[in-house]
Amino acid sequence: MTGLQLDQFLPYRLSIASNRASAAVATAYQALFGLKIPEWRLIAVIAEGEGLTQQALGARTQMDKVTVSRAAIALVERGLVERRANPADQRSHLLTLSRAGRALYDDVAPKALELEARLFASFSAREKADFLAMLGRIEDAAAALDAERG
Amino acid sequence: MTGLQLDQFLPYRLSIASNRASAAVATAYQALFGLKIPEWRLIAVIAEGEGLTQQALGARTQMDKVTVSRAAIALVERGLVERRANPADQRSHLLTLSRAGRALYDDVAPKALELEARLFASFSAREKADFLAMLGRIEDAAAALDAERG
DNA sequence: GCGAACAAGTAACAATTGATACTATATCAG
DNA sequence: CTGATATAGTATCAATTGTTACTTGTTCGC
Repeated sequence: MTGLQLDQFLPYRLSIASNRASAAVATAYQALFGLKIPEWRLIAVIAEGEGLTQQALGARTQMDKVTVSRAAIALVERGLVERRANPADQRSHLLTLSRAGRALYDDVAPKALELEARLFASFSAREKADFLAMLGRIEDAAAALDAERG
Repeated sequence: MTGLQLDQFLPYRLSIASNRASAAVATAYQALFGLKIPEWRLIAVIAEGEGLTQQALGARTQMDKVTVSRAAIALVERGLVERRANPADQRSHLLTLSRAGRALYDDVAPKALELEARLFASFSAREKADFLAMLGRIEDAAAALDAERG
């Protein structure tokens, strides 16, 4: 008896909860709008600040540049996002929402908030804020572990 | 302005935190013991209750039976886990830790707890308990959403 | 200006994970 | 019993995501 019970083990439980929540969210976006999570994230960030490069989007969404690239290509192909030349740098482009993309965003955003509300229905505002703060602390600690490499 | 800020959006933040924590944990197990997460989970559960079927292990670890199968095969090949016939059912086998598997577990468990301690170093015991409980509520809510299918 | 080092983005590849199909054994109705 | 249905486990296949390599354009020392 070592005191290690898997379902008391926080990294394990964090993973389970996150996987289930992600699956629920991903299924909903896919069914309602045909969007994958990376695509939805790009739309959300572009909607907040138009004219970003993929590089900036990657930093903002914490996604790999490859993932951003794939999502951007899919969104451009669907006509939801447009690319303009970046006058400051010919290697990159500035991404903006098309009219259709903006319309989709206006549909998606409320649904996203509703989904969040249902996942966290039992949480008070205070608990939600605490939970967010705790997640931030975990992110920081994990980054510190990464940084030290062992 | 819709009130949807990505980094205030709980499912997103949950996913980021979980991914980072999982990456840190997975890297450590791989480097220290050559174990992947599913393999480590099986060892942990078998150590607590010897003589389980893969079916039982799947239920206990929340992993797909395919994932369990792969992990079990890898562990048997490495000589960490042994299969005995199940007298009650010829289709399944009972998995137990070999001497080497037990020895490895005795090494891994303290490291796992240490890793958890570092990820949650800034958490009080009270906060950890609250956090665990919140994760449980999220799991339940996600399962409920799944169940209703929309 | 010119060549070396560097950054944006994409493509080609590899690793992980889940979904489906299959095999062997069990169970159960009649 | 015997055939229909279900379950344990594995193999095969598809989808997702990260890694590495490459192309094009930029920057900077000289």
